[in-house]
Amino acid sequence: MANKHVKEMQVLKEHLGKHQLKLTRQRELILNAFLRQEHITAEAMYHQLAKSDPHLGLATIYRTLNLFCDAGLAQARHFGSQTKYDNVSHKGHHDHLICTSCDQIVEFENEEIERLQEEVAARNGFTIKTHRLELYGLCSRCRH
Amino acid sequence: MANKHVKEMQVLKEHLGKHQLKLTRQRELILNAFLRQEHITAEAMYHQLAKSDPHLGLATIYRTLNLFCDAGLAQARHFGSQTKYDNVSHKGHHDHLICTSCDQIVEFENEEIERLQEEVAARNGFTIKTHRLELYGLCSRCRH
DNA sequence: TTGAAATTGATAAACTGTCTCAAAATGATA
DNA sequence: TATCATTTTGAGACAGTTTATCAATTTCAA
Repeated sequence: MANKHVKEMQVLKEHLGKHQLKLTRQRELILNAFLRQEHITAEAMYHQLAKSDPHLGLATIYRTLNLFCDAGLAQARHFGSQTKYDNVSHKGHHDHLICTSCDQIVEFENEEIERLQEEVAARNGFTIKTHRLELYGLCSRCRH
Repeated sequence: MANKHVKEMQVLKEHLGKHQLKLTRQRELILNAFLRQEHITAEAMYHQLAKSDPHLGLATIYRTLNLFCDAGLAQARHFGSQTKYDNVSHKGHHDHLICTSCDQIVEFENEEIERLQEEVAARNGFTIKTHRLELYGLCSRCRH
């Protein structure tokens, strides 16, 4: 299981190398747990890992998830009072439809939008690495 | 100045009437200040209003901005660790191109993307109120 | 193997936003 | 306009989430 996510581990190692950071047991452990999720909060991951590693600190989870964001493996999304960490590599990139009333989240992908984004970027001399698109509104149930 | 935003004040009064709420000096004051912004945090509004009204409580700002959300005048968006209250009556929405190297921000608008967003939302039964689109990458200068 | 540098775990602290409650303000009614 | 039930306010306490602190431990280059 530990060598299942070779590519992502490689990305992490490269990031660590570039920034004089070190590979630790915790970082490996958290990476593997994280890559099994689509998105998760630090708190949820803390409780999940507490079963196998009761002494893993919450602060370490936060630090490590933020590290993953720096390395481009995760993306933080602030919603309500919590932060969700999205697994960027797990699937293709997905954007979000968010109901501001019931907090329901629908994920979607739209090639045409992505293409237009590239176009806009190119027109401004930018090369896109990642993006974030969130549509806020009311789902069909809450509109009534 | 106080009678500049007649339409929005009317919306507020209707909401208050419907819910057995009262029109107060603070609610008028905060509404007028809010409508001058495109989006603002409760904290920022607190400091801004403190100059003219040193005894306006932060809790009152929060309560009132949330009231505006209920009335449909504002919309809360979680941004970073803070909540920004968007002025819904402002329409000129702009998106952002952000250089991850030099932090330069370029604003843009793209009608076609907006149209596709509506399409995606409709397909999922959503009615969009606002959205956020951020493209992260390297600007032409930083790419070299 | 050694040792400088980074990391960890535990917890304190910071931050944002909500709750509490006595005092004040509102507005419907007389 | 005076009355008064109801709502609102201000100030601070409080709660939930995330970051900072720091001594002890771990990593990894030499």
